[in-house]
Amino acid sequence: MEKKIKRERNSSTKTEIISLLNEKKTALTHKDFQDYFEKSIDRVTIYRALDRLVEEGKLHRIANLEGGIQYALCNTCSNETHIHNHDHIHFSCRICKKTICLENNIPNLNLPKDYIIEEKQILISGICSNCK
Amino acid sequence: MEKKIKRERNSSTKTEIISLLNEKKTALTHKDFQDYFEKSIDRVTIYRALDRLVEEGKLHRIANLEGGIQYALCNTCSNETHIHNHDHIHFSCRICKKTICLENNIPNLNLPKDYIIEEKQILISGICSNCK
DNA sequence: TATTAAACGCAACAATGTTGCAAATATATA
DNA sequence: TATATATTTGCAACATTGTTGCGTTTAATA
Repeated sequence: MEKKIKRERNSSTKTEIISLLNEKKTALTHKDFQDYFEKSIDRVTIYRALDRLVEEGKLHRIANLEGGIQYALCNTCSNETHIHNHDHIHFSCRICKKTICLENNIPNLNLPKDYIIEEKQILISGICSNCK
Repeated sequence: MEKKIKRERNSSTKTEIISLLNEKKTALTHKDFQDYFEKSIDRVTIYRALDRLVEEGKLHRIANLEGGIQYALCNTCSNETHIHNHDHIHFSCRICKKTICLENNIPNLNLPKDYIIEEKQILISGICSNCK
């Protein structure tokens, strides 16, 4: 399984995705993007652009308990290596459904020594300060 | 929004789901159950039985980054209140795709005071001791 | 054993995600 | 600036996953 080397390129879809995420300040699902871009960008194009942005280390994926994926900006990741190192915590509000990145770092979890740890995800759910 | 009171009942589907989980000792997806039960249990019946088992506090749901849900036995949850209190960590192996519950408790995360915390999920991914 | 409500299978539907291909576009370089 | 090349795009078709309605079967209880 050789890694296909692809030269990344600017595209209007990627630009629009990033600027929407900057504006909304929350993680968004594919459906959120689809609803927002309506007829202007094709469904398939959004899927592919999101995949590319994750590969390029510009977005990361957050799994939610509804069986969906949310996409959030990578601010703390290494863009050079394209390895996602998200040493922070996600919070998802049950009321407004918004998911945000908290700045808290992940504490030492004291995991078994015989496992190789590659990624840690922490998702806290509850009610955010706006919805209390 | 009134809670519909449903008297829970034994059923062969629920029994088979629980015993398969006990046997496999890993969390399983709907597709895993579907493949295993093949023609013997209907797809829809599996969906509904899994939902009921979660409601009854016998299973809990784990979100994975492929956008899927895995179901795992609740050993530490309160079966009386049906409130899921999973103060433990899930580990998902990138090679064998198995997800297990580690016994480690979740340490204090030092979260913002103005958020109401209802649930904490920690998913560690990497390589398990068998696949090294 | 009869009654009642939960669980079931089936069919149809809805939502979500994937693949192939021809056309359009961005970038490197001639 | 013009040309070559590979990426990105839209469309159509397909595949997978999840949901709803309904008549029948089954488990629990009187």
